Amino acid sequence: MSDDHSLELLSRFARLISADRGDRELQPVHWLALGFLNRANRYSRTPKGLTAWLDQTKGSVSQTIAVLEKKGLVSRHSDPADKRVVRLDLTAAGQRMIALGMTPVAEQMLSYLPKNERAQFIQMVERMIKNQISRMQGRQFGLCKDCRNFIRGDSGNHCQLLGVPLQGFESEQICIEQDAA
Amino acid sequence: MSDDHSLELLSRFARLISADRGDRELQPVHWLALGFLNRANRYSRTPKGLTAWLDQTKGSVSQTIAVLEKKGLVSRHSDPADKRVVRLDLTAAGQRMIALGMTPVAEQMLSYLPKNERAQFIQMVERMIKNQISRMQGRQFGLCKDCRNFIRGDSGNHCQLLGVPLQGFESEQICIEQDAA
DNA sequence: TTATAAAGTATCGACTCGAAACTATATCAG
DNA sequence: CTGATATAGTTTCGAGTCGATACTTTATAA
Repeated sequence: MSDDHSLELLSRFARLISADRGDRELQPVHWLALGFLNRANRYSRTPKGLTAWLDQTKGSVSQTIAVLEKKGLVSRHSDPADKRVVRLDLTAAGQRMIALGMTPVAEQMLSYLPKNERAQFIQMVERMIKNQISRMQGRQFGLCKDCRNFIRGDSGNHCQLLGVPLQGFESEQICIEQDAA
Repeated sequence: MSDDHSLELLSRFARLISADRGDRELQPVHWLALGFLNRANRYSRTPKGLTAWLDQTKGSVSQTIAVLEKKGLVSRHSDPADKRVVRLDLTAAGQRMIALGMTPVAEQMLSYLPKNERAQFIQMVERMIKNQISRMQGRQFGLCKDCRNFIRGDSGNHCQLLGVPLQGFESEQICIEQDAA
């Protein structure tokens, strides 16, 4: 038991951010989901990917997606290659929603730090998340380009794991298969 | 709109911590409430204090307290001086619960940082929280001893705002009236 | 070909939370 | 001193999240 009040501060901090409902048209978890769908690559934009990212059961994720679909922010398409999997995409409305600014509190929080500290802060956050995920034996996540399976080529990059070519912007996206180099 | 994925990381970090149910006998908000009651001074341990700390409506707080009372973790006493206010205290069972370790994930998260970084991290968190609270026009909170109304005396300290003497340990407690020096 | 695994969906109950209405006590203005 | 207003808290209600469980469909392995 630590005797200082670090834990209280951290818990309160987390609550302030994660209870944020933005414009309250959307629930916190929906903003998280939209954020993920906005930054994840096509292989990760599935209910399974969201399940890992949100740390919810697949049943809950299914409901989350249903809400977003009903609101017209996300579209679902069955994958022709594997008919079990559902591919998710932000609709134009979903993209507009994201662009409006998704998580006011999180954004404001960071804005209170001077720029150099902000980078340092996020770096620490990232380290903690990764440690925690590996402790929970979950998926690591990471940017495509930082993956062991990312092969940079003269005529374009490709993913060795999935054996597919990658477009330029894709190397900056989040991948749930990522295996840190 | 920031183009990096700081916001996703921060949101996810916050969610990991604040969705933590510990041993799942208690809800996240209950751990937060217990933590507050464990560290706040007697004048702050009221439904009102909790309302500010948890950033909930008073109605919700009332329910939160009811749950904790039913579980025998918190006791309620009407204040004789002002019969509108209810004083809250952790019961022995509540203290035991806290001592068992309240927020595994938050604790683990911090443990992934080397000691010196940890202090720095918490300092940044504190700065962000305070800025955010003042933006939301909420109460600032802070340690009793860091308050403008804290008067250190030879025969003991006292609070100028409330006009009461303070015991030694009280100067280290959280106060919702705190006015940073 | 059959068994098992994987990806999702549907349903149910427990729980949180905010809004609104309400009670009781305190304070303030004249 | 009295009526108006403010403050602290409770109650009730409805909307919504979420996990557990059972289920369906499609892939893969034996």
